[in-house]
Amino acid sequence: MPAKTTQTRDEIIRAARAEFLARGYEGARLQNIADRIGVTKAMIHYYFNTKEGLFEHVYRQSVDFMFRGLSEVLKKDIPLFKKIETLISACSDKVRTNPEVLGFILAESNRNADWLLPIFEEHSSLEKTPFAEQIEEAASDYIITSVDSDQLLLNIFSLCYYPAVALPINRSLLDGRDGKSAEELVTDREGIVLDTVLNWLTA
Amino acid sequence: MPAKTTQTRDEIIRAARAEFLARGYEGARLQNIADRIGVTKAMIHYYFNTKEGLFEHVYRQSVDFMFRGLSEVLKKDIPLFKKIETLISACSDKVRTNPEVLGFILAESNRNADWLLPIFEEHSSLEKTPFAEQIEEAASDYIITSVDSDQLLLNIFSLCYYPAVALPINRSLLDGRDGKSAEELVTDREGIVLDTVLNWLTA
DNA sequence: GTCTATATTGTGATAGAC
DNA sequence: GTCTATCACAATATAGAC
Repeated sequence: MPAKTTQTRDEIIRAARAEFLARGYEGARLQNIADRIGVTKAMIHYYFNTKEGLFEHVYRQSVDFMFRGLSEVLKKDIPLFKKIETLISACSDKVRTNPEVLGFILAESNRNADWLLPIFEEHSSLEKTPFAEQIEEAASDYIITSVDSDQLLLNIFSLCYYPAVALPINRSLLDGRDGKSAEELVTDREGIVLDTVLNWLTA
Repeated sequence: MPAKTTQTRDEIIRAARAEFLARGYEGARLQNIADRIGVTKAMIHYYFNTKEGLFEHVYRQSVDFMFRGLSEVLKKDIPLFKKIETLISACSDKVRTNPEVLGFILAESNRNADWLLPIFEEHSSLEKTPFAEQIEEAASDYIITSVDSDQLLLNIFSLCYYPAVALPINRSLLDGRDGKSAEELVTDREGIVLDTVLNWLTA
């Protein structure tokens, strides 16, 4: 495609992402998206026929971004503790660089729109088996205590992701005038998460 | 108020909660709420003047439910480990009995509706100081390692709350045909959360 | 490819009978 | 207190000129 052709389309996508992430599918307005980049609504229908079509594009990008690379980490041929560290680092990076994406995905997943589930599944497969085997092996070698690998993953995701997802409510809940802000709490968490997870495994 | 008077009103609230929790403020339809209990939209406007008014009622209830009692636990005069156990138990109970409420609150908080923040703050204050002092004391007595009490709270909330909030996406991510379902993973987590947190403190 | 103008449908809200 | 009928408007979508 020629450069000029894709420019407006790309701008629409960028603007749509901002609007959808901020207000969700139902709350987003095509007029707002058009206004953000100074074109008319008609342009949106020209490039993407429907609101749903435009949303689907943004949603795909978001799910893809959120889970891209995680399976590769789980499959990697490296020592267990190193793998866990890499995984935590990858997850932390995602929410640090784009804190709003996961909240967007979760909000849209809670709303039961049947057409979203297939799209999600298409972009989000996690190949857990190699990791599960590695966990079992380490447990039988008494390197770690015996744990359910799904629960371990859930612990990691929880510790990495929740602070970002809950940022707006944590601003009210955890902000004291003396302590750090909710934002600051999130920034320096990677080490804490690693500590928490590893101490659990080696108890 | 006479019993008969409040009945329809209560039914509306119940139906509205179901609709709002499932679809969010923007996605909810007054028509659907009315249909759920076999009355007309006019009744909703009779009891609550606007959609916003009805929503506010449901939102208040939800925030109140989610944070009710937590400050009391943090202030309680009991040993630190017992207090942590009680807190985890309280948080776990909330998401076990009403798994959709927190996701609802988070989704609505991400959408930046300015009129929601004051309502949230009105119902959600956490009195952290007594807990923070208890943490510091235990650390200076070498009972636990020195940790930021906000980060400890964040760890607890993360481990208790994230699995519930992410339930819809975990159904796709963590369900293998061999292992437990995402729902089952959540059910038996209370012990794991306690273990994880305590091991971190006593590393 | 971009615009203006208009069609079409949804939905929140009101008026008024019973 | 509950209903029917209707308003008013907002938002998606389309038609057609340039």
